[in-house]
Amino acid sequence: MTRSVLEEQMSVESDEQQELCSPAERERSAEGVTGGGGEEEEDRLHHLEEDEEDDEEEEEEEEEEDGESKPKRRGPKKKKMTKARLQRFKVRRMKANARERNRMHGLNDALESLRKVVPCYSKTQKLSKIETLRLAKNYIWALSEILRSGKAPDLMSFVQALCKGLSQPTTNLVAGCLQLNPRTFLPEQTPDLPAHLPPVGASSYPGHFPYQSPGLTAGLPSPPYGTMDPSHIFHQVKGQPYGPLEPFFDGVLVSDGPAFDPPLSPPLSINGNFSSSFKHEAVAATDYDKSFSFSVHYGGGGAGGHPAIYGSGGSNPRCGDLQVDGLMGFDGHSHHERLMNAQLNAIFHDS
DNA sequence: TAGGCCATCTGGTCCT
DNA sequence: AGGACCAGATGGCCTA
Repeated sequence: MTRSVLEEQMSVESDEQQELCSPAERERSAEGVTGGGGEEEEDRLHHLEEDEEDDEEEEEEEEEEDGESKPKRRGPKKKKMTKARLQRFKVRRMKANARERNRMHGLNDALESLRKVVPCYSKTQKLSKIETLRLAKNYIWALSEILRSGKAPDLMSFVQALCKGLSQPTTNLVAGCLQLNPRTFLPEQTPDLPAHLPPVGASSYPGHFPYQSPGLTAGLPSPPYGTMDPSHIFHQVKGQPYGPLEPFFDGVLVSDGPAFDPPLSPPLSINGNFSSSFKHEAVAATDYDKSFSFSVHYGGGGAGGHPAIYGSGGSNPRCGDLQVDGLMGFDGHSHHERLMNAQLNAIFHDS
């Protein structure tokens, strides 16, 4: 049976399946795994199986005819696609398709679960699959690094770690959702000097985050969706203006919520550059600190900051009064927030 | 309109 | 034989 013939004969089935391609239909189809739309498919399968049994004799007759009319050939017997066999094939294919759909739905469910536990979750605008996986990987690494070092990270390092390898739009998104100005944690790109390289004479590099990822790729584009609830990372303690994380905000957060200049204009071009900055940082870091740990304080300038990455080395002029309260209110996940806060604050308070 | 993302179908391979 | 898993192909939807 050639593919073309098969395709022709299967076209009806394919068309029926394709009808489920609209999101609403898919929804119904997914629900139908345990009933509803699934019953129709079950019925069709049942009918096909009945037809198949009816054709059993016919099939045998056809095979006998084949044996008499044509000379025997060596090698594996290539069965002719009789009507019954075709029916069986269709049933098999439909079952396989259903299994495959369910399998993929399970995979997507797992991915959705993952979306809810990475620090960028929105019910309305989801991260793409690939970005979800990348962010999750970064998040795991960052948290494990905190555990390993036992020290609280500075915000920039943490965000950098989260954004590592993410596409530019997603990186911008993460920054925006954190109400960070990406320019404060992304390397400035100057034609003369690679922004990610330490300046001459810069010996200390306390805020580094030498994350190296195997198979690192330049960020792939992805739509700008999703939000990051900063409460995943920060927690304000009542009675303390900015909580125990105050140092982390220095020079990072944009002052006065509304002052946040959301659309990055022009959009940052960080592909490759951002990623490579980590590589270079990693190389540089190994020179003086084999075991990296987050620095507790980000000085925002001088030798204590990220002079190489963040350009001027001076404190961020935009850094003003911090309003943590203004950070709340994203499309966050309450349960997620609590978990995240518990995890991170345990770390931060202990450090 | 091009490109990204996605769901689905499909055939191949491996395993039970 | 049948199921799980995988990767390629395809077409739909959405956005810049």
